[in-house]
This record gives sequence, structure tokens and C-alpha cells, in this order.
Amino acid sequence: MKDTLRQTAADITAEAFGLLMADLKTDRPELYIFHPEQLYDKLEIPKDPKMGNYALPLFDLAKILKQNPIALNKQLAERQNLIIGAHDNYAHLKFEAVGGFNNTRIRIETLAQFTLRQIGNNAREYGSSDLGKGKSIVIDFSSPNIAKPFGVGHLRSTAIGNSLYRIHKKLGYTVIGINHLGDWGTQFGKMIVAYRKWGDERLLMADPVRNLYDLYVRFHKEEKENQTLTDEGREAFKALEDGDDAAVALWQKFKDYSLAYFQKVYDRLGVHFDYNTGESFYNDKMNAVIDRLQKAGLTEISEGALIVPLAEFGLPACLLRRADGATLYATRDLAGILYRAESYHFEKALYVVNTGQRDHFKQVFKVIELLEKAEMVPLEKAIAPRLVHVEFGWIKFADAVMSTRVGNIIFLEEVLDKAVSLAKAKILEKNPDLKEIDKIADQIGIGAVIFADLSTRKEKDVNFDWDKVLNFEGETGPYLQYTHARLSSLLRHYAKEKPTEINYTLLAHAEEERVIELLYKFPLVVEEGADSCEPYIIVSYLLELASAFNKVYQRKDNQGRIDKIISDNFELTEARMALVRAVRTVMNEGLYLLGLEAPNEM
RNA sequence: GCCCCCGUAGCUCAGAGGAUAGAGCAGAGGUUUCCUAAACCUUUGGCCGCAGGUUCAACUCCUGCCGGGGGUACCA
Repeated sequence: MKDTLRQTAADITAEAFGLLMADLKTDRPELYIFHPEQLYDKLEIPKDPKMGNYALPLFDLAKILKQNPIALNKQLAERQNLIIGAHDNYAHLKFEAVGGFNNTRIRIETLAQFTLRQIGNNAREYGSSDLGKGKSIVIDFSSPNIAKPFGVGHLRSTAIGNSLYRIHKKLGYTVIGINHLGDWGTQFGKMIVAYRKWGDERLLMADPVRNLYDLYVRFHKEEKENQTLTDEGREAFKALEDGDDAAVALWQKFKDYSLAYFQKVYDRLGVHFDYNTGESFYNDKMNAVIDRLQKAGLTEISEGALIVPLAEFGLPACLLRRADGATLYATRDLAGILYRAESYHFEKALYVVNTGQRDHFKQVFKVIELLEKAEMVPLEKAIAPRLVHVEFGWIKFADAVMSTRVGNIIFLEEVLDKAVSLAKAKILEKNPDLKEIDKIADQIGIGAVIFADLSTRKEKDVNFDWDKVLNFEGETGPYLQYTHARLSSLLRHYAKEKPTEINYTLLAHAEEERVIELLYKFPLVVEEGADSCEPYIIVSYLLELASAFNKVYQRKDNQGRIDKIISDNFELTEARMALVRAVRTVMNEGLYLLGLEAPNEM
């Protein structure tokens, strides 16, 4: 969607450049590099709001013109303001030369009217766009291994993926969310061996995932002392892959129990997948990929295994088949890529997977690239450039990586339960008359946990910290939710009777101005979140918005009393409530994009 | 060994060529006859790991070093 305010600023600047160039009597065409369209994109939002609404850095251009940027800026601003003076409908803009930055300031009531009307007219559609119209995007996320508990470590992929899902959907993409369950591979051979050796039907029934996890940890412990276990595990997986009835039956049992358990977790988190196609789904699709790679002449046999050598790209070889003929993780991912390309014709495929698998994805993507090169697939049809590994850091505990193998894992359910009961205690303390306490405690507790996970740039490792996750004050999920509840409360208190013309000049305090600027920025923030595949962008924006609104809410007048939003002054109250309505809309939508609920009371 | 990522306030983290390095937590002090104090205000706290280099401009880019983490073929 085109932003007319921004476009006007760009137009004026382009015109001013024209005048400036004429005055400089330059006839070098390469100097006329600034056209309205380019300027539109070149306008930045200054980091410091004191610097206005847009900033145009002039350093590059000054260099080309061999001029001092400060002097150039001064001349430019003179002409810009000359143009404004000559047109009545430009009266809302002002240009300032500050050092080498050409800053644009939009009159606040114009910005307020522009922004609040847009939000009012579109409600939750504000910030949406048709950027992704007609394009589909596949997001592979969460993807836990079955027969293992859902640890806090798995939350990252789930939370980031879910947020990216919602963000892209808002931008008009057709989004396909896939839970690529780890339900195939040697580990299931190991599980089968472990269960046959030490398993117990009754224990399994009582607490399936816990029991399977114990077996898993025990297997890895004993495996260290007893090497033959490793071979037994591999043999069992080979049998499974070859369709051995007993092995398949056991595997199916593990899988059914696990899926039921995972579904409970996803329901609590409010996460939805379009497909739960795990690795086993590609079981009958791997031969085709291997054939294609062989025909393309990319494979070779090394130490008995079938590989695609990648040494010339500085990568370890990609293994397609083990020496015993069984397939590997990479084989299934390759089959998955081809299947997804065929089925969904994706514009992009995102793999939201831990940074520890960086090399794996480099290998797999490279193999696809080589295959397409060998098959002479034209570039515009090629899928290799559309594959993106959205990587994120580890969750560590006491500075050690959590590992299901070692057994130092924290169960997500435990974290959620603790957070929810803490939220409930807080409600009972602050707002005991609240209806549906359990439901709201759920929303707050779970929101706090998801938020804690999203509140760091994704590629950083994060130390799991109970205090941080269970903290509801400061930069937290509950803080955002609380602000939203407060906004909702204002709307409940103020029942508007009839529509009136809003007088936007009444929103003139610096605190209100800041809120309006932030609301104006929201659509850009959503796009940036999608471009960078980084939900944190939304997180930090919402924190800023909440903080800015809370400052409005508790602003004091000259006598040191709170200047209330709802007052006897009807016109003033109307204007302020228009702002409240807009902030609530954006807050609500922003929380949704992160995967958090937005209770109206708490 | 080789390759990759990360070192910013006591703690957890923003800033990713540009304007005076910012938040939250923790510490100190304050604000409520209640539009939700899960909030707000004031305040303490920095050799941006170290050393060079590139640039009009470096926390940001390049090189080296130190410290932490990860990957490195039949696990996923």
C-alpha cells in the first residue's frame, strides 16, 4: 500500500533537487539520480524521534557532487521550503537541514488524522498488505522428535515459526505450515531395541512419553559402554525401513502416543499446522530423489555409503545412503524439498531450525542447486535460491546445551504449568473478582513463556532463566497484555454515544505525538519482521508502543495531577479515545502476530 | 586441526556504517481519595573483549589475538 504522506515528502525533495541542480548549472545526467520513487525508498525513519519523521542522509550524494554535505543540505532545505511555501496543500510538512541529514517533519495533527483514520477504517487489517498475494510460502517449524518429551528447547522453533506464519499471512501470502516431525531414522531402531530390552507395557501406558524418554536416556548411557548396542539399533532401524511387521507395529505405537501428547502442547500454545507430515512421510519418495541425483552424475560410493561429494564447496559430503542401504536425515530433507516444490510451488521455503544444523542445510541446499544445474533447470524455475534456513541459537541451561540424549532437559509443560500458576496467584492478589480466572491465567502464563523466547534476536543463544521466564514486570509479555487490558478498560468506561468529528489538534502533547508516530510506523514494522524473518522486530516495537502509551496514560499536568484520558471535556476526550482505540487495535494485532492472547481484563 | 557463530552497564539484552551508545531486571528515592500501580517518574551504573586497519564517519566493515559456544559422513 502506498503511503501518500511519504510520497509527498519524496516528491518535494525530488523537485528541490531539480531546482538545486539547475542552480548548480550541472548538466551531468548521472547527478539526477534522485527520482521520487527512489527517494521514497531512501527516506529513513530516524532512530531518534526528535529528528523528525523521515531522514534522508546526504553523504553519498555529497560525495558524488564533490560538495560539503552540510552546505548541500542547507541549499536543499532552502529549496524544499520554498516549494512548500508556494503550495497550500504542503503546509503540513517542514524540512530541516541537520548536519548531513535532511529531516522531514510532519505536522502532528496531520499525522494523527492520517494514521488514526486508517486504523479506524481498517481495524485489524491495518498493517496488512497484498505484498504476498498469489505467492505461497512454506514454513517448516517446531518439528520435534517423537518418542521424546517436548523440552523448552523445542519452543524456540515453535514460537518463531508460528509468529512467522502469522506475519506472512498478514502480508497476504498463502502460508503452509509444516510440522516436520522427527519420526524416522536410526533413533527409532534404538528405541525399539531399548523397549525390547527394558520396556514395560504398563509403564508405557501410564506415562508414555516420560517412559520412552527414560528408555532413550538409558540407551544412550549404556551405549557408551556397550558398542554392540549401536549396531543393534542400526539393524533395528534397517528392519523398520524394510517393513518388518513387529518393528513397524512398535514404531506406530510410539508415534501414536507421541502425537497425542504433542497435540496437547500445541493446543496450549495455540499453534496450528497445515500438515503434520514427518520424516516417515517421505519414506516412499526417497528412491526417486536418489535416482535423479545418480542420473545427474552427482553421486559416488565412498566407504560403502552413497554420497554427494561437496568438498569443493568447503562442506562435508552429503550422505544419501549408509553402507547398509538405510537412508539418512539429509535424504529425507531432499525428498521433502522436491515434494514441497511440486505440491505448493512455493515462493520461499523457510526452515526454522537450530543453528547447529547450519551445515546440514548448506549441504542439502547445495545438493539441490547442483541437481538443478545438472538438469539445466532455468534460473527462474530453480528452487535452490528459494530455500532459507531460518536459524536460531540454543537454549542453554547453566551454560550447557540442553540435550535429550544426556537428559538435562527441562520439560516445556513444567515451565508452562509454573508460569500459569504464578499468573493465577497474581490475579488472585490483584483482581480477585475477575471472571474466568483460569482461562486468563493460562493466557498470561503461556504468553510470558512465549514472549521470553521471542524477546531475543533469534540467532543468539539464550540461557534459560526461570526468573526471566516467570517475571511479569518490565519488558515482558504480561506487560504488553496488561497495557492491552488497560486500553480495553478505557473503552469499556467510555461508551461513545454518537459519532463526532475528531479534532486532532488536541493530541498535541509530546507523549501523544510519540504514540502517533509509532502507530504510523506499524505497517513498516510488519514488513521488516517478514523480510528479516525476525519476530523480535515486532516484540521490540510493541514494547516501545506500550511504554509510549503508558506515558500518555500517566502523564501529569502542571499541578502534578494525572491528566486523565476521560474527562468532562467532551471534545478532548473524543480525541484521546480515538488514540486509545487505535493503540488497542495495533496492540491486539501485534500480540496476535507473536502468538500471544490479548485478554481484555486481567 | 579446519570451518561457523557470539563477546555492549552487576544480570538479561537492543543498537549492525551516521546524529549525545539505549532498554528491562537488580540497587536507591518518589507517585494512587483508585480511567487496572503487572504501571509511571527520578537516580546510580559503559576502555562497546584486546590490538591494528579501511572511512568524512566504526559498537557496527576488514585482519590478527584472547575468551565462550557450535559443526566437522554413516544421529536428527
